[in-house]
Amino acid sequence: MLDLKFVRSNPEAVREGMRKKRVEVPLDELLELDEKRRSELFEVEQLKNERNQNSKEVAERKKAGLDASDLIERTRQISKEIKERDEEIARLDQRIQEILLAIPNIPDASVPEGDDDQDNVEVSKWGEPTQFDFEPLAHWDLGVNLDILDFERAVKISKSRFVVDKGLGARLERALINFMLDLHTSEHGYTEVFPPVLVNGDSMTGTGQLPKFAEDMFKCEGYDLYLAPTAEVPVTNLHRDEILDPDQLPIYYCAYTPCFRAEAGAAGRDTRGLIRVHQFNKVELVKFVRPETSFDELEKLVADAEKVLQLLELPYRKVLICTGDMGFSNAKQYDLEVWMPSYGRYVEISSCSNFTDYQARRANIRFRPEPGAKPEFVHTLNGSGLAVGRTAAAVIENYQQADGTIRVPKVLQKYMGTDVIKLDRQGQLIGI
RNA sequence: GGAGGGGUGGCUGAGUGGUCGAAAGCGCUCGCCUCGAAAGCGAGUAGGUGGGUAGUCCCCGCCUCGUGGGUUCGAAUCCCACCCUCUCCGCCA
Repeated sequence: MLDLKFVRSNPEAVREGMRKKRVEVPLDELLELDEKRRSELFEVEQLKNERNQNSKEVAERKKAGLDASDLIERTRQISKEIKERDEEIARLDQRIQEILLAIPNIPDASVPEGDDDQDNVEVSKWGEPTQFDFEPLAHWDLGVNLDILDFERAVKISKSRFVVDKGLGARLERALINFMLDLHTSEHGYTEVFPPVLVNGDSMTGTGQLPKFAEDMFKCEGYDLYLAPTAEVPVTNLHRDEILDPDQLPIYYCAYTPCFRAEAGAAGRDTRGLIRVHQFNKVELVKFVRPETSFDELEKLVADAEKVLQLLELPYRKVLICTGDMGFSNAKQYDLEVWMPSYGRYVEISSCSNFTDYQARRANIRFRPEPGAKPEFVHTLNGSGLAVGRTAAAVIENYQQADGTIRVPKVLQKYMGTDVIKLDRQGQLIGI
């Protein structure tokens, strides 16, 4: 969330940020409530001071063997009033928090202003869209033909928007996960973590999913536990309510987890294939850094994610997301989009963001710049490195051959144990 | 799931109704000492928040001893609920 003190002293900057992000927030109400809360607080604190002084005097009188009953009676009344006014302040606090939690992060000045994805800016492009001298198939057809993806049975055991990976399809998924983790841990300096994927409400609030986006995720009935929509949630919350040692910074984590999304508002969109499913795998990159370095760290993080696509030799482009299209908690966001032949366009495969101190304030993650200095909020960043299901789809489609088989990218061959995915004459997968 | 013990500052740990945001030790910071270092000596060292101020220095107040309620003039201390943790028993991949 934003710093209330910042909002108080820079309301116009906040208003401008909200306008750029194309959201409406009750800023005037917030400022009014804040003003009211502070004056109430001042008054009740004076009463508390009086109560505390009186209590001390009671102790002194009793010690001296004097009567204190008049003072006790008076203080009893003060305590009663304190209780009532504390309740009023608690109500104000609650409403202030509610509004504050619903205010998104302010976009960085370097972010282009725009309404939606039409206004995003292509920053760079790697490779060219794959050319075929035959009619290419979509991954949902190729995968079913090769018996490596099974959508029908997934519907039976769960519902629509689920998939079963089978044979070399399952192995491709596992190969991609291992390849990505190996790359980020051994080449890019990330520490691997394997966190819980059931996370509590505090964690969801810490990274900004709650309270505003409750309908986007799955909740466990009867528990304060949610299926994490991304490893960003458990991994960022690793350091919730901590004061980090500055020598630790920057901290780089990468994590493979399954991710779960309700896709409530996406009915009818991307209904086929692996692009939009309720459960998918992802390797996530998360950073905790000193504030002054966070925008440089974002560039490095994006480069780390790009490296995956380059090594897989998949054509992609890098897009700077405009103010109206970026995420709720982000100050700056790049998306990587991979060429997807079935869509005839580039499709998002990674989203990399600098959250500045927005998540750190919500999750109370700080560091002490110098011994004895006041703690400051760190900056947090994260990005997909990459979404595994969509990567598998991109591999299947971009590496398909005229005979319906799929070449295996060079870097995956040692993980796959084969250089091609195909069926033998009996319709069995071969090459394992 | 059952029985019992316990959650105090960066760490260890004392504190069972008032003078306790909290002894002592460790750690850390600064100073003295030293050619330098160690040892020793001295001082300092929780977080949040409101106000004095335009201010991260300073001054005053308020809140916080797992969390939330309650009793009381007054709660780290007493009562209730919940969370976490340790030991034993049961169950279990």
